[in-house]
Amino acid sequence: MEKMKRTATCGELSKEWTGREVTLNGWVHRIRDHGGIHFISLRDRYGVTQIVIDENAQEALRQKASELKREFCVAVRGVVRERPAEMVNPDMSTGDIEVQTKELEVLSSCDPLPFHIDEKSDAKEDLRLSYRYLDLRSFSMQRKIKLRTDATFAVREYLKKFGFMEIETPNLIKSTPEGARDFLVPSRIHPGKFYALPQSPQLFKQILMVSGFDRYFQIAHCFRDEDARGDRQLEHTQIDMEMSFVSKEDVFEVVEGMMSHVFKQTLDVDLETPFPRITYHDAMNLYGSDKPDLRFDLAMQDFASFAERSDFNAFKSVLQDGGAVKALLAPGCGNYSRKRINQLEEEAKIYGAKGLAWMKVTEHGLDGGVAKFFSAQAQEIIDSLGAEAGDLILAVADRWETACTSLGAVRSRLGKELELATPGTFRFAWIVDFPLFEWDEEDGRWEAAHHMFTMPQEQYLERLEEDPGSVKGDLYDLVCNGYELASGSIRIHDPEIQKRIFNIVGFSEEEAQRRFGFLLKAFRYGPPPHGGIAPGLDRLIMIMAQEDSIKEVIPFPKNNVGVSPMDDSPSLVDEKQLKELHIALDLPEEENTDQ
RNA sequence: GGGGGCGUAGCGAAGCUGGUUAUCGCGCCGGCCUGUCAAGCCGGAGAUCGCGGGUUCAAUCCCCGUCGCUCCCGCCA
Repeated sequence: MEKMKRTATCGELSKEWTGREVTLNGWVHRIRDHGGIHFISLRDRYGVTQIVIDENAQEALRQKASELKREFCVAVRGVVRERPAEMVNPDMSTGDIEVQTKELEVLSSCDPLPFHIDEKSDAKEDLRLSYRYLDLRSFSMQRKIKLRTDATFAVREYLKKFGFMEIETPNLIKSTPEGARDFLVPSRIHPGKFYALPQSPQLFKQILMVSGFDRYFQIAHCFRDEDARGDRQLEHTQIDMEMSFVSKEDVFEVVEGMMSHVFKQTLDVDLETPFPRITYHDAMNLYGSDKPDLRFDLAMQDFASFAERSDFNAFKSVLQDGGAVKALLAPGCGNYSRKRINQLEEEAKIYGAKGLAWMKVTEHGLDGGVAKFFSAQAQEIIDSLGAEAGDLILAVADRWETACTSLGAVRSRLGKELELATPGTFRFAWIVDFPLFEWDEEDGRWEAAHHMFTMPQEQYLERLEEDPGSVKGDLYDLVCNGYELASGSIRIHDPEIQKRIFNIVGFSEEEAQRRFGFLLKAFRYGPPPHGGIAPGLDRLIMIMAQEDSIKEVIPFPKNNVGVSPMDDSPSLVDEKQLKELHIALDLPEEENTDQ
């Protein structure tokens, strides 16, 4: 290798190199064999350079060239020469030169490929994951991984500049079962006991605040044993942050600055700051989501006042039961077929709506669907919604939350169908004033909407116990283009308030001590007021790369059922390993023989 | 736990209301070819139509079951 070590990359050669001898190392991207002359596109992660072996080459070299196959790893020594004007390839950054080969060495050969390594692979995801090393060779994947390292670097650069310390926290920690299901790791030294992998470094970063590291961050791996989604993996990466002596505005400022820096450095995009703030209630009410896609407006409107004056009993009875009626104006969709409207209705039903009412706006008023129930108010409705002939009005009546989310799903779908979002745009917003507690129907109790260490907003402190449902927390999400990008809060540092929260969610003193005792103990030693946030790195990169699955920006992701097709994890382990851990399997019968 | 979609050659797809040698593009193999850059031209190999069962004279197609993947609901403090 010494002799054939590269002196240039496949992306950097240009006319200025003309006449110089270079050695290139890379992979055979394409071969164009004309019999008498061979062209080889040699690829490395910096680019592609055309290698020529022509009639002047020695027979042995020509023979060697004719034996090359795609994706052989090779070294080439040759002279850079300018291409004749008519041979220049303007689509290639190195298109005005080529390398005339003097020596060619095959460093390793390559089996026939399972799929094409092209700009964008056409193989199915599962196959790509099985051969992830090949998939990652494509320029499109290389670009995304590069974006990821660049963005991560920009994060570190920014936070370092503002005095944040990058501190590692352990991956083997105590299981604190609340929230997501923990991944457990058995302890060999302590039979019957388990570590958990962190769902986030939450408790440790708060303890770091007690320790006085008043600005902390970590690019942290987090593990949650829940079902995966396009934007959710068993294992993901957070930009975990925590700060002392701050209010939420301070957190917002840091994150806005950080996002601006990252987008500028990597995409050369200027973000507008400060990001808009939207209350949870408004987000739900207007967009039917706590993570609205704000690249388009298409806001929902309240339809209750029309519903209650109509003859439409389906709507009126919902209102009498304290529900809500929401309407959405779908511009230019008045020509939608019954089938298409049904598809929208199905979308709404997934989120619990019982139906989707519709009527078309015509030059003469409202028509079709439920229009006949609203004929007396037709003009008023048209004016109020700002409707025009050719539009479609859609409405859902249900519990407020169901009405909002189901019609919100219709809104999202219309946004996609009508291509309302301009590609390459990024619309950030802070969602604020989340309720602190949620009522758990199943267990019949209040539970923390975020986590139990979230500070209630000050004005609610007095009636915490009286009306938990009305209490808003010092809680915030950062959303972008319809994704939740970050979630955070100001934490409780007052043991008295903490006790009251535990009390409301039905946590006994003993239970709190057993689970979080170490944190509560630390909080007896002068904890500073503090708060933080944790932007999801995978989702951030996904949005920046304009992908719609985080699997596209994670080097080695799991598939949707938690399997890594490349290394075939999870897998069975040796009896001996289990024995050492004092673990006996108790599998359902059929799965015993499963591999 | 539930719903939608998909499974046909190495890859991506087509295959009508069931009908005889299952089609196309890419790749692969062989040949030709001195300027290509998604090279071209000629020839060739390659398919238990995911798997099991059923209906039928006949199943890639219809039915039942099952496995795998994918998107979503639930779940994800």
